[in-house]
Amino acid sequence: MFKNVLIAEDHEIVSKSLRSALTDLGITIADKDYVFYCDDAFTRVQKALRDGDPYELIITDLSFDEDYPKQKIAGGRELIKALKEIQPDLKVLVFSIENRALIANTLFKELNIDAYVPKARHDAKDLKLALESIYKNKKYHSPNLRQKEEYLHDFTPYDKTIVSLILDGKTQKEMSGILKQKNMEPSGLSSIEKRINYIKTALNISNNGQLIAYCIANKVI
Amino acid sequence: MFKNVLIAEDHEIVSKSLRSALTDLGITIADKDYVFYCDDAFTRVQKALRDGDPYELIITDLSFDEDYPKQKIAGGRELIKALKEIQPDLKVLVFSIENRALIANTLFKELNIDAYVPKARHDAKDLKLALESIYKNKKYHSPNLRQKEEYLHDFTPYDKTIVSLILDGKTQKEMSGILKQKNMEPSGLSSIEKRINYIKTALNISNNGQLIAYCIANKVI
DNA sequence: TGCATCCTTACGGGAAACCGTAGGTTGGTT
DNA sequence: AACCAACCTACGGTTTCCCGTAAGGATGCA
Repeated sequence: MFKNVLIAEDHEIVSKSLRSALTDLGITIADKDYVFYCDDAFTRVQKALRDGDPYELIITDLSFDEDYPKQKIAGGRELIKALKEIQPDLKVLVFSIENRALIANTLFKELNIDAYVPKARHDAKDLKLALESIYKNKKYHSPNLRQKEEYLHDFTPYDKTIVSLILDGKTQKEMSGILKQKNMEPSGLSSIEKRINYIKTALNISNNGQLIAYCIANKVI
Repeated sequence: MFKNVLIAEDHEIVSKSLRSALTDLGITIADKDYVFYCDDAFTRVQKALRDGDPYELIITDLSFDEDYPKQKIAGGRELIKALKEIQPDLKVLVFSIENRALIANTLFKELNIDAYVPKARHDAKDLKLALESIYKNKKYHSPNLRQKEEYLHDFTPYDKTIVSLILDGKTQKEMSGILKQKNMEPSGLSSIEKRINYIKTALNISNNGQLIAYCIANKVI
């Protein structure tokens, strides 16, 4: 089983419980092996790497509460991205309250994580299975993820930009100018109109309010 | 210190940790004293009451994941309300990921809870303080609540109806008709226009998308 | 009763969004 | 070179939204 594991989790209660769960599995978690801030996690990994005793696995949450002094790395996503740059072979297990399959899949795809376990009713058992899987170099998708939701529309980066601009309170005409500035194509007012209309049709909704609600609910932005 | 405490928390990891934290404080948590479903919590309290050995305190989460078979009591709010009806003197400590002061205050006001502790960096210590406070019959507001946010605008039931209608994709003209049907005043198209505009000005935003985003972020609807 | 104030509503002009059409560009095929 | 398909964009008409003005109604007070 793993020897060097780091836990990045800002909720004390959860962190504590994770430690005892890992101890039960025969993994020793020293005081230096759990942190409450992303920045600390990064530092620890960096140091372990330099000391020639790198971590094999990090277990991390996705959302971290803000705190002062302001942290450089704000959340789990950014942390994983940063870690993969300095230690590409570091395994990553994400342990988060978020239980939408889509979110998890994105992480597997974009950040190449190794396991995703949602905090849920039987997460202790789930966690155990995940650890065993990734120890054998196998990815682990928790069965507790809410699979059903299917995307009616795949938001492209272009779409996301448009939605963000709506959120900024821009008019379509203003968007056209902004997209031209950014050299994003297409930037014609007409194209923007049509794209928004296309998305709404795909999602079967009729106004911007619903569009925003949908995007927020599905963490599109 | 408390003798009879019930824990309602659907995340196994958190539940486990809560138990050990309470044990550390000298509170015994038997297997019958923690549950993963609201319905079970209600049953336990009911039974304990009937057996003449009622609980003194319940520690409960707010949001519970859905599960099958479908539960009658869906969340912490409903649970607390139901419990207060059968045992008004039962003390309630809410332990939730939600850290907005406004949400907590509403619970103190409307459901007369005794303590609110957000899951956060130092929640173990926070929990301890809370338990000590309510044991002395004192309400406990966690200092970790995000206090700053002040409402720029208080959404009246009328406002909420309008926002809901926007979310339903209705036009303002349709809203006028619907409000007339519901006998809600004012129902004139002009009044609706002005109200929406007033809210937007108050929130310093310029389109419906932002309005919806604000309402979702602040759980107005 | 008369007057002031507040609220609701109707109306109208202008801006933005919606929607179809048609012209233009690009890139690939024959 | 001719053709075609896919895409972007400009344009115009309609609807919806935005916003100011003003008329009508209710209330309170002198």
